[in-house]
Amino acid sequence: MTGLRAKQKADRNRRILQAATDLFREVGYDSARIEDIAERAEVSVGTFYNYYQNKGDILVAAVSMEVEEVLAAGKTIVDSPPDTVGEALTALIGQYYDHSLVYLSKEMWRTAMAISIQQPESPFSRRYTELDGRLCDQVSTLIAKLQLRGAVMPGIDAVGAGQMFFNNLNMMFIEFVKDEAMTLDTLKEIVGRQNRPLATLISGPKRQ
Amino acid sequence: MTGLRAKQKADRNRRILQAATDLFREVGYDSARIEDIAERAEVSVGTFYNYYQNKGDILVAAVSMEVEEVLAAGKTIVDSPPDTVGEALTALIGQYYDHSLVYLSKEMWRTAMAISIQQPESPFSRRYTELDGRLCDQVSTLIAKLQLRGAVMPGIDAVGAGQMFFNNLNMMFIEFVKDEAMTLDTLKEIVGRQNRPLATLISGPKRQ
DNA sequence: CTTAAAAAATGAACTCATTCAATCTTTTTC
DNA sequence: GAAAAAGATTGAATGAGTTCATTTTTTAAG
Repeated sequence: MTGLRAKQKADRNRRILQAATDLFREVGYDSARIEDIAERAEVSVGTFYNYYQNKGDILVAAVSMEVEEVLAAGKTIVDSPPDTVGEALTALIGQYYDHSLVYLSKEMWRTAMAISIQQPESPFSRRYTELDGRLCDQVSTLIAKLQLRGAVMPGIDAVGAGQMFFNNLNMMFIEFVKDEAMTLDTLKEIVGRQNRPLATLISGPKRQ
Repeated sequence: MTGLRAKQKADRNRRILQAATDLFREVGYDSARIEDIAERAEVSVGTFYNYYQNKGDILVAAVSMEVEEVLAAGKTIVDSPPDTVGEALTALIGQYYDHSLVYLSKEMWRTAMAISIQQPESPFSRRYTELDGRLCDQVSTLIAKLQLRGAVMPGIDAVGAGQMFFNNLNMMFIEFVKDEAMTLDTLKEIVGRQNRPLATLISGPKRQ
């Protein structure tokens, strides 16, 4: 009743995910063969496909874990943000970017993004999109919070502005992972410049 | 001397690109096999690979042609834009979006975008990125032009603001092609709302 | 015109992601 | 506790993209 079967299933699932994540980090996504992942997880190739629809799904699963952590880290900033829009955005976005390469390589990000675009109906792609939505909401929430505090002019559409900030930081993150040579500092600098007009203007005339 | 060889090469290249574009439209990207493309172009599979590094490259080549047309269409608007920032942006972005599905399906866009992210070093991916850059410049140019006219406040960073508008419209276009159910009208509506805060604020106090 | 060198075309062979019919394991039924 | 049903595992087979040694075609040299 307790489920030997359920236990085995959870265990296999964990082993497969761990094996895949390790291999991706070690040899990169493309060079990691399903056969190798299966062997390391001590299951057959067929079993791999009982747990994940395809090779990409398991990468997006790894990305999901990472984004969950980013969201948690972002929450601490949204809960008690700096006083100005510029500082608050810099803090939140910096948090996002700094966390992005802890577990995943640029190559893994590229692949995950590519999959989420190419197969939008797959379960894990839906999940990726959902996580993106939560990140976007977090930015909007930050703007709305600053608006309540008076750091953002009343009458501004906090949601629309937040979405714009998010879409911008997200698009620039794509540029970042596409360019192996680009550093995190460069990325932050560019996004900072792009955000400045909107960040300054929604703050109103009081503060610069 | 004139080059029988060069002539044949150009001819084969044209045939391959045409065959691929036709097939993609007829049966979709995934179902179009290299063997079929090669057969229709009257070359061998190996020859296909002498002209294009992989299956994705040829799709990005097709997309490139499309974007060139979009750029040309956008130029007419940038050359003589409407008076206000809001109207000008709506016109330019509407032009972009309306043109996007004339030759390419959402599926083809998804695949092309996925490739350009996943294999950023391939020649045609570089080309795609370059075209994106030119589109971005076009938006910045529009803002700069309006600024000269006095429709945008002096002191605003036209390039930064333009990049933000572009990144936003580009990101939302990705959302659009990911969702088969989303219509062009819905897309325009959402982007309009997102752009409004920045568009209104950079216009200055004179006009709303 | 002949021959050597360079460039390009070719398609069979290879790699890997993915599938599926057969087999094995766990759970349920009586 | 034996037998049937349900649920999972398995790995050989499949199929499509890609490679590469060989052959063919074009150009350059003598």
